[in-house]
Amino acid sequence: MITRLKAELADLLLAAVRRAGFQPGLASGSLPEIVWEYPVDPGFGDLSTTVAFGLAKVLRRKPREIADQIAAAVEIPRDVVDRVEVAGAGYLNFILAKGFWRGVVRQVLRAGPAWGRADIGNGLKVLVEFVSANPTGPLVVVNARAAAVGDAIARLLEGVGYSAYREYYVNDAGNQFRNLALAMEVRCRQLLGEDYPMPEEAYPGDYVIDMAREYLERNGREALDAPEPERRDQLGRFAVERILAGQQAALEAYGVTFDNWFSERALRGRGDPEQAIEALRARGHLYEREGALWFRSTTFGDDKDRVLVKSDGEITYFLPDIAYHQDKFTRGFAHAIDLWGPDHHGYVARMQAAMQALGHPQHALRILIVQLVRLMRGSEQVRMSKRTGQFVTMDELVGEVGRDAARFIFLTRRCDSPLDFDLEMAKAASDENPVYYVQYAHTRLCSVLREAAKADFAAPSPEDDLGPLDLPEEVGLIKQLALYPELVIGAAQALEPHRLTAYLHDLAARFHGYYNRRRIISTDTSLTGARLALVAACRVVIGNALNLLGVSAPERM
RNA sequence: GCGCCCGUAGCUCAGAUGGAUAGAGCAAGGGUUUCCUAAACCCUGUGUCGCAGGUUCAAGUCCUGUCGGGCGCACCA
Repeated sequence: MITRLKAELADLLLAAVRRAGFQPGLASGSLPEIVWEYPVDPGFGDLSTTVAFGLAKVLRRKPREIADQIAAAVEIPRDVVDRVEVAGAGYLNFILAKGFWRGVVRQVLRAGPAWGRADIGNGLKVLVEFVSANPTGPLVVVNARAAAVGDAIARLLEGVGYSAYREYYVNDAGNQFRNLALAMEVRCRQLLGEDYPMPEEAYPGDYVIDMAREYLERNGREALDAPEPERRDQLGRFAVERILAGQQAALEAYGVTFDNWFSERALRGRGDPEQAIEALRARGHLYEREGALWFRSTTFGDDKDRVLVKSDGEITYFLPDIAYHQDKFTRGFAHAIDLWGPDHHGYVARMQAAMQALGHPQHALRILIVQLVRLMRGSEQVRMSKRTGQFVTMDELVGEVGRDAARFIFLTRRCDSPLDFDLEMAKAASDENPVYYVQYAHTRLCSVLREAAKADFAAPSPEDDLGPLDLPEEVGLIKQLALYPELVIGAAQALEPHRLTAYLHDLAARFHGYYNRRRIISTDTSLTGARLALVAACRVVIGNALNLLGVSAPERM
């Protein structure tokens, strides 16, 4: 509703500009664009614009004078705008009527869970691919971060009207797979007492031993006597299946469910990589050199051209990846969003080049880099090393700090910024913990409403008389609630869920302060009724926002 | 060497479209509970926004250069 108000006021301002006779002085008689901002200082009003500065430049007059003239000429809707002031060097500050803010409370109560929802997505299908860890071991801490971010982005997109689809790409083919299968075979043979050294490229983790044992128990040793390609294949598939089941269980315990686990093996089996080659060839983006087949990615801004088929006839990893991304679009997704680890940073340009080469718009594929997580215990870093097999798994992390804390903390930073995750803080049931700070605000809001019901106050409703809401801090709270829908849209467009955690913290802080200073339930029934409506509205927004992050909003703690 | 990202308070980081005095959390110290959950609140400080130029009425934000840190630069995955 504030968006509509801004548009309305912009029209009135432009009319004023015209009436004040500025238009003839403007190039081609065009009117300026009205840009609104929300002043931090309440003394500068509720909405502010700097049009006068822009006009000053073209008209070669002082911005202050221009602002004065516009202010004098503008016809303001009295029911919504209390007054317009010119301040500073030429700001036009609008002070909105209290009634406008009270109307926001009504709107929030009326909308409930729908407050902050939008339909800018028009139902377009968006595929969000995230986590996609190699099926060679359990998920680790950084995967938990990717899972939190990816799921929150999907939720955000759903919140603004896209149809989001969560997908996990399973690298069950290629070298990673071969190395896993190799490790399985070696472990099986070792378990059977054969003297078999562990090759360099095989996976050393202990969990492979467990899987090998299980495999032998089920299938017996004969399975190892099968001829080479089948033997490894069978071992590898067994291991992948087991590992994926474990990853899936970890993700579900974390509250993340994928719509699809996309198999690279299946993709290769269908011949998609070959089709990708044909598609690129048909568009003239391939050439042969020194026995290899190259993709001219430099056409689309990549540093150098890339090999798709090596001179020995083997395909590179890049090719099935192109085929996979192409498949996303042929499946009807309008947009694809990838979350990659920092080690894949260098692939961004070439993948985007490939999609452009296949005729997709430049922004059809968006790739985000999820930076690493440094686990801390207080001020000490928890050392991890893949080589020695010492790493903290996602299960361990979630088991130790809980899923709400983990998810929320992962969402407090932009995803391309490295994150220090302090286990002590994440576990603390105290004021150091940002998660509980916000959740506790929600709990408090619920608690107040419960108490009010006990004291026989009617449940808050949009029809309540909100006149008594007059305090600056009450208006401040309402303003925050009013901004929420715009915030959600901005966060969704920028794919930045961390804006929501920051917002939540701010809203929670305002409420905690209000709660401590003011009595909500009192003997003044009309005041109580109005404040309860505000409380109910705050609860709606905090609940909605937490929901968008995939963090629970407890009624009791 | 080339490309990308980052450099904001003691630490970890926010700062939407350039706008009015740059914000949180943590850490440190002090205070608040006859009353709706103290997992809360209130008070007390710090900043040449890496540096230097430039664009602009206005730059933490945009441009160029520079220094420092991270990452990427395979006919690997």
